[in-house]
Amino acid sequence: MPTIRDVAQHAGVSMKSVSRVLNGEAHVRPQLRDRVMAAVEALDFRPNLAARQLAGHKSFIIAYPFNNPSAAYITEILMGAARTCRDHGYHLVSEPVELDDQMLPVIERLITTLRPDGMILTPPLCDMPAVVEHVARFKVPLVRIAGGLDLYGESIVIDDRTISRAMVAHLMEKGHRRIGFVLPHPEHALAQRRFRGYLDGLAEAGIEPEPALIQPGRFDLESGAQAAAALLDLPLPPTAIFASNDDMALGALRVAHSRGLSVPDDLAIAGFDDSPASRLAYPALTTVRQPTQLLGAAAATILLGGALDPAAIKHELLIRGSTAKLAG
Amino acid sequence: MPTIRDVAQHAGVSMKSVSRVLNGEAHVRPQLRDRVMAAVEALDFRPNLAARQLAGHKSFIIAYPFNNPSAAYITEILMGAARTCRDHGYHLVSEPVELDDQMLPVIERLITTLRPDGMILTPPLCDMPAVVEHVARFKVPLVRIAGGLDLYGESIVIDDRTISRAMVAHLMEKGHRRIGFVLPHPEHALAQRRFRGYLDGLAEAGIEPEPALIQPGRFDLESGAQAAAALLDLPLPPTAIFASNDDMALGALRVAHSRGLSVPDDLAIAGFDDSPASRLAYPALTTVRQPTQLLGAAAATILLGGALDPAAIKHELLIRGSTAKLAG
DNA sequence: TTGAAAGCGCTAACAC
DNA sequence: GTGTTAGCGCTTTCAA
Repeated sequence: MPTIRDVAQHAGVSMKSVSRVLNGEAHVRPQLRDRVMAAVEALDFRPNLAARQLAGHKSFIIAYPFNNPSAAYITEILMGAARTCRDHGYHLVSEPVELDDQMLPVIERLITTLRPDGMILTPPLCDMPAVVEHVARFKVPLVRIAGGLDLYGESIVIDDRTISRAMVAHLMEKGHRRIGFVLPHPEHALAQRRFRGYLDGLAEAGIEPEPALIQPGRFDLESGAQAAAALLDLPLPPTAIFASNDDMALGALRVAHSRGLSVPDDLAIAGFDDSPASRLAYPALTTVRQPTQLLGAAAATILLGGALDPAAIKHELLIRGSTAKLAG
Repeated sequence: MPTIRDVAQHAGVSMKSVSRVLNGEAHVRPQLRDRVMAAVEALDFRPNLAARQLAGHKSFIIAYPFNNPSAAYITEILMGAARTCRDHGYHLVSEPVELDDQMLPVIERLITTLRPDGMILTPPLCDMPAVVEHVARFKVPLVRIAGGLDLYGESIVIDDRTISRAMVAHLMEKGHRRIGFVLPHPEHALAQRRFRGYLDGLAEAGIEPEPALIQPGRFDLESGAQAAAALLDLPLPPTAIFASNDDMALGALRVAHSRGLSVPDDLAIAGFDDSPASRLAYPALTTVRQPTQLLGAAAATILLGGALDPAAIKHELLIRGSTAKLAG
């Protein structure tokens, strides 16, 4: 493997000049630049990351420790962020983290051995004060995605509230007046936002929220099924159920199926997330698509010093079979 | 941040001794070892990866470039491999790769800048000769998971064939004699194995395979739905459909639902992979669980020079609602 | 079993 | 604008 020294000799310039060209520094005459590039090509030179890291006190690494809320979410974030990193000569190092007593040590090891130039955190890690403070202590630039706003680091927040309201409006359009809601896992920062959106939607139609129509959830199929069962057992059951994520909506769908209710004829069901399973279900679930890859890309962009267009980060309502019929 | 030099001074030994202790080299007197460790503790010393890489010509990095067949699969491999890496002081760097003209350059950049000590490849990348040969050219130790056997690198193969046969046997036990099969994507190395298992299962019961009952598939919901439609349109349709992955089985489930067929009463459906959606479907899909995390861990173990117990890598039949009824 | 010296391949700081 | 020098923090080699 050729080194910078070889390139410098081949081009008849100093090592520093080669370094300058390679790093795109200013004040380099085009002529010298060309000579260096020619030598780089000729020798098929590849800079050694380790040497750059050591000498330059930069790692060219963004770390993404994650705890697995959903495989689809993780990979989308990963892909968005990794691609952005790659375009800037950076690398993304992702590392699974358990929510046990090894959590902090693992993150600490990630920071102290890799010395990443930045870090991305998603729920639930991004909302755990112990984790965020740990990162803050090492002064690693941090971007938190979809978390609360009151901790160290930049936040990328998405407007769950507005889109939740839009979903309720969609159900209203379909003629639904009694809309059950399955709450998000209470420990997620987005819980408030999605619930508020539901209330907004009702308010917009001049409908009073009804406590019995609002059921707790924990983001898993089981809790969705339980909530749906409770809703359908009501003396006056809802004609539509809006679950605040897809897994819970699929739980509701399962209950409907097992009770012989036809979806969407007897009951409309809507979810949130556009999970792969929501597409594969029968009927396919009406849901909300989050621009997850974009979120990952945006996080990386921020860390790499780029500008971000917050307007680009928009939810999208995906109307599918599970809410395709008019109520009544 | 303290350096080895600081630790050496603090302990009153040479830098080399500290290095020896840290790397667990032999020929170190316990007494010296203890003194060094005490200094490490006292100073909260963390070795700098970049410096170790540069001086030691080792990167402590395993690379995992992947193309996204399924998010669940990717994250499981990732988690298994990353955890093993971590336990050995290594890091896993994963990188999404598109199947376009950037594919080879991206992989090359991954190799030449990171200089990984090993690489893991999963389908479809692990079966693409261009990719594997590229890796071979750089002499990066490679482990391929679930691929063919005729390329550079170690292979971790799993016995799809035996478990496919077991699935057919299960359906036979339920009284099914006409079992439709939806073939895997033909470009995957596992295609032959899963199909053979189906044939084995029939042969075991003394049943001749019937060409009309064997439909092509491409691993996506659409192709599964098409195959199921074709099977159900047969003059003598099957009473069970075994799709060679879950997405296609869910396509079959969708067709059954939309035709008003009850699953499993009118039609049994089985899949392969234990995807999240297979658990969330109604009825839940009978399927095959692959020990995906173990595969990732095994791949890392091999690269890190560990021994592997091939017997540990076993499929598991998951009997769920979609095949719960006796045929007839 | 331990230590001293040299150097991994690059960039920072400074001089010119 | 370009070159020179001196390291970055560790491991290797070789000597003791």
